[in-house]
Amino acid sequence: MARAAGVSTATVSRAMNQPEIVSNELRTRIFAIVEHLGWVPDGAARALATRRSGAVGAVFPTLSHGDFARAATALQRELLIEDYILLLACSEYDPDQELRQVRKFLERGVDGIILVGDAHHPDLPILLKRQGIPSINTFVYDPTSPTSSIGPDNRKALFDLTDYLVGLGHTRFGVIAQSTENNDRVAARLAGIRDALGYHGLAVRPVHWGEGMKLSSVAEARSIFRRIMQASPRPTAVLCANAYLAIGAELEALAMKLDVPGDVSIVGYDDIEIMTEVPVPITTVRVPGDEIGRRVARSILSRIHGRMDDTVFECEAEIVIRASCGPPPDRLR
Amino acid sequence: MARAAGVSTATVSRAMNQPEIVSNELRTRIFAIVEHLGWVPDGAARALATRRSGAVGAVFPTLSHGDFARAATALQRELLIEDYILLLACSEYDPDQELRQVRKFLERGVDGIILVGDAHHPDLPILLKRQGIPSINTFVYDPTSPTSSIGPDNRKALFDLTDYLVGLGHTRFGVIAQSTENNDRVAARLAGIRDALGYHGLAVRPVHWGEGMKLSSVAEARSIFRRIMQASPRPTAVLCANAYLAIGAELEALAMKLDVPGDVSIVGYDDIEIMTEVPVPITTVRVPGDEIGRRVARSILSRIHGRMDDTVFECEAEIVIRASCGPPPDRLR
DNA sequence: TTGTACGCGTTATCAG
DNA sequence: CTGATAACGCGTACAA
Repeated sequence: MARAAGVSTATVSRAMNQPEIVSNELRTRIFAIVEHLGWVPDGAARALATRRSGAVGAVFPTLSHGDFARAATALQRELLIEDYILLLACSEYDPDQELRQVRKFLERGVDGIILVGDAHHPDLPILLKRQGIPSINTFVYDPTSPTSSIGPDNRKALFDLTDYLVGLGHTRFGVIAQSTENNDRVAARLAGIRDALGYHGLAVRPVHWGEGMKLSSVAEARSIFRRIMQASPRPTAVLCANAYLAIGAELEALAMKLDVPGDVSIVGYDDIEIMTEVPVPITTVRVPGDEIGRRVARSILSRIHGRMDDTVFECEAEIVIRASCGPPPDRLR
Repeated sequence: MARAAGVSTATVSRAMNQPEIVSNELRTRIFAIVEHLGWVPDGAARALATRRSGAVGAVFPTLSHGDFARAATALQRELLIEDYILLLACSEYDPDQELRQVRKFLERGVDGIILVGDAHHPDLPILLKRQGIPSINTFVYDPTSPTSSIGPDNRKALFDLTDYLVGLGHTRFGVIAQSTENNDRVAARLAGIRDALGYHGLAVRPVHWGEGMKLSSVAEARSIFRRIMQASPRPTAVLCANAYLAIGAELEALAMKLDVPGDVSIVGYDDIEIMTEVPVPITTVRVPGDEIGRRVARSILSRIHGRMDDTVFECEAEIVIRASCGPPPDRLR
């Protein structure tokens, strides 16, 4: 207790929070003593008195995913500037677990909640509403949702990407995607593909459609790619719902002695370093994870501070054209 | 206030924490009311009264790294079982930032601290000692350190791996490593290489040594690999201090039309999925990130609960032999 | 400018 | 088994 050392009690509080309103002499003395016995204010007591914890909670489906990791890092860094701390948890793509984690966060008295995606456990919005805690859905963009969201428009991104491939002359498309169960982002991407093809009177044949994996795995992508390419006729372009699936598709294509993009064009989603380092750099959609993290931090903070910041921000999802795409082989025959 | 609703105050506390010691009637009534107005206990108040926050803090150098992400996930999951929560922060390989983050955690009243590595800011151990907070160094194994540590023996792992290559007949070695600045794990790996070679009267020539990058980047590894292989004579085996560096080395080797392992053997550290999916699967050291996370959780919890668990656990760092290694070409000439 | 005294929501300690 | 009541450590009007 720094109080015992000095000769005050509330003054210490003032010295720590508003040093300027304390006399020079006392301030220096207090600081000296604080330094001397390594005193740190008790956050719990402060939270109790202030009614604010200075923490925001984020529940991500996973951390083993470059974009989420980057977003978490940026988020944490940005929160730290305003002396807020990040509580991080993983739902492992399970809505029940997500709900439990959020509940834990609320017990911990977080001042705000960050979620990924638009689809949550039905009780979750109710819970948040009742507690009056601000929340933001990230990695999605949905102006129609009552919750504020910050992220790319997944549907539009793949709509545009698909449209680009159609423009190159492709008519037969393959799709490799992880399971859309509890993953509205991937579902939106697939919808984008369907919509873009439908617009041109095209559709993905069932035999060219590979879906159902829970996680994104290079190995699974390889086997699915191989299966899809055994169909006859085979697709001339394969759309992959994330980066590792695209890597797997290309590696398998090369192993099958197929030329990329001569025999088959390949595109992915998410821009991680290896996308440019594989033998044929892969066309993909770049999602600015850092930017999402930063914007989310600012938005949640301003809402915590009472400013009605109903941000629904659409992050640029830039299509990065690389060597893995070209006109279909049919055109050359 | 559930109190106003029912007719008690401390009984609510008991009903929540030890339901069995409360009469059936009251218990059900209390639960009903709690459910009805969606009441959640205030963590700050509880922490203040209990003198325990129910949180442990972890400061990792980065999250964009498979092993750390996995360890964090396992750690968090395991802590949750005992109703503890994980506070996660990134130091970005900066000791000052690490110290600041730890300080923040202590203000937040964490019950334990998890760090990565053995080398920290000089003030850090003092701070922890003074606060009497249990801490664990992870991803390292050092029985001589006063702090308990859980992880692989980085030095031994690369000693053994190097020894294996020597056993295959190699005598000229290349090394590709990120900067060892503030990264004692990598430093230990390099020491392992030096020691193993020295044991056989060998050493890495300066021109075969590529070091200095801050982060592990596939692209940088490629350029360093290319430079190293331009030396004459060139190495017949290249040791990479992490997975992405090894990936880069192999991709560049293949781009240079070198045969792996015919012309050059390549080994890495860390076993991520792509290590088996590149054209030539890469020999590496498998670090069980999940296991580290789990063990760390258990150890820190038992120390928080007062059990003197001075764990210094050495995790198995298994050498996974794959196709990227073989005898040196000299042997065949 | 500084000190006093109360409240924040729980848990722990005693009586009853 | 249950109800008062005193901490827990800090912020904060209010008084000095």
